[in-house]
Amino acid sequence: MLVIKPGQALTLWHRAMLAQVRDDDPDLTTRQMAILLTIYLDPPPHTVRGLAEHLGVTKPVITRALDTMGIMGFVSRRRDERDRRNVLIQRTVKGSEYLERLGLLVAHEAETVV
Amino acid sequence: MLVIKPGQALTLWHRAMLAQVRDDDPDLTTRQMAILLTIYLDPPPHTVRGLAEHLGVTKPVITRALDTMGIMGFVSRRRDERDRRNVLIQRTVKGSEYLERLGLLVAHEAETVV
DNA sequence: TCATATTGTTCCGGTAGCGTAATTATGGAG
DNA sequence: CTCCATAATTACGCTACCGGAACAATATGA
Repeated sequence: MLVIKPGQALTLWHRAMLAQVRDDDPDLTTRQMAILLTIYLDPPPHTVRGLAEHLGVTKPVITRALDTMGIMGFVSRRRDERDRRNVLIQRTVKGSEYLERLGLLVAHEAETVV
Repeated sequence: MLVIKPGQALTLWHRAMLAQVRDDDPDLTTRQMAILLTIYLDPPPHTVRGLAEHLGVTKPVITRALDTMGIMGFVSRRRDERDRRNVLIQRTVKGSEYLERLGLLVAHEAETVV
């Protein structure tokens, strides 16, 4: 349980956003970030349909985001052999490292929020 | 001073992103959000050039973001009468309310992060 | 006054995401 | 075997953002 005041939350948000903008890597969209975090934090299996329902968006939104993040190396896809209509979305080392850095960044910035 | 572990930070980030995606309002880009928060949290005056340097982006990026967020009603612009080359970026009631909700949302979600 | 610097904006071609509607591949019920 | 349901993708026209270059307005200093 974390105790954060609204003003502190905004300051933390601000610093995290600034860090994202300032580094050279291309920014993920809000949707892409929500998808990525769901894949890494919620228990598998993850499918296009499941993610679409979870986020309240259409399936093409998920497909496109997976395309982009697949090129970035943050996720990979595999056919479900038990029901070959499904695609199982999988984590990657690179994606894990990316989110690990993000978590460390936010946690670190939090230390100096007044 | 906040004490947040990296895993907690990711969970908090995840929930905040999900909330942004699920609501019907159009998502701000990372850059737009960084600009908006800078305008509201850092002391004025704010100029295009100043914001561009602060974020490490080009001036057209700022101009475009201000256009979009101006249409949304989150910021307004005014000529600096002392040096009419400058444009002073100003806060609005609507923008304040938007960020207030964001701060409350993040703070509220934090309460239940384990 | 007039050349030069500074500020913000606009223009350009290109890229990426959007929503909706088709399309492909697979599974399952009769 | 056939028909229908389901999963994911692709197609299409559109909008928004991108970087870089050109631009107009204003200030400054010789």
